[in-house]
Amino acid sequence: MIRLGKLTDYGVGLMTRMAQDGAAGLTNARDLSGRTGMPLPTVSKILKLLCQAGLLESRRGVGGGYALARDPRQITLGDMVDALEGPVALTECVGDGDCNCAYLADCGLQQQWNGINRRLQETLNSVTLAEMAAEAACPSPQGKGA
Amino acid sequence: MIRLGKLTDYGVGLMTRMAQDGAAGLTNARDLSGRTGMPLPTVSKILKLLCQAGLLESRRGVGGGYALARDPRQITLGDMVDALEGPVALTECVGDGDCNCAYLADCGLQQQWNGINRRLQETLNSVTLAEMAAEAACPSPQGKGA
DNA sequence: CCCAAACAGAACCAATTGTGTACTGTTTCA
DNA sequence: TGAAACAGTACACAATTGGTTCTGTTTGGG
Repeated sequence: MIRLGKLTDYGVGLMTRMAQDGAAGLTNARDLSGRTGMPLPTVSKILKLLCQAGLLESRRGVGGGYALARDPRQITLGDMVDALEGPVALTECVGDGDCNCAYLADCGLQQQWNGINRRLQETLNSVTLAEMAAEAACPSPQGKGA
Repeated sequence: MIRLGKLTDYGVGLMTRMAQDGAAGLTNARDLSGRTGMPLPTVSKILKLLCQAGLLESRRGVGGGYALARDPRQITLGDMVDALEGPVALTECVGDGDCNCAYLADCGLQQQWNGINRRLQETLNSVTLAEMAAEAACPSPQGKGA
């Protein structure tokens, strides 16, 4: 099915929301939880991961919260997926120098998988958070349906 | 992590092997199991799925087996992934006209997800089984390592 | 000085999914 | 008629993921 995890989906939604609010705004997890309907612990978990990846900056203590660490134009979908799912790796072959497939030892497909994997990464990196947020703000000039 | 299922990985390996054997060859599951080391039931399962998707043709009874249904140049990686994993759908938003996200109702990201999803599909469809098999045959002119 | 707000981190449980196996048909040929 | 081989279903086990809870740690205010 090649599906992203739900946390990733949610995370992108949260980031988009933050980008729309304005990059400078400091938002806390509870506020985002209230606005989106997601459970607070889940929001916390996601924001924490994004922060560890350097996409968000946090401020602790009373009045603290999270803010985008960079301009939305400098944050790509690939960055977010990477932060929430780990590095893209379509198969076990990808990445290392060795093909550790359980069967079909030395399957010979490593090069191809690596190439496909890289193209996938490029696709994800070519979309910025700013673009996501901008288009999301005006979904469709002719209505959201067809 | 964005990883393909193992069955998909195996399936592509099996198809590649069959393509290298020559498109006309009729191979049975037991033979492929023996040559690759995969358990027979697993091989059977994979071949069946590929057959149902129309990528392989089967012949039952004594002397039966599987053969590629089309020329390897007419079979894409996208076809195989589709057969073994179902349609590519990065998020729940993808595909339908409605955004059924649990939270962030009407997240507004549907268009973007659909676009990214399509580009991913195009990437997978741009690689043919013939290419996979050809390059796999001569892994690397300068040795497989670095 | 103490308390509350808010992030940080770890551990944990439940549920879903994926993997692999087994069993029972059904078709074909000798 | 029997054996070879695919077809279909069902199932058990394992791994991953999703989501929660609890316990720190930092910060600001009364």
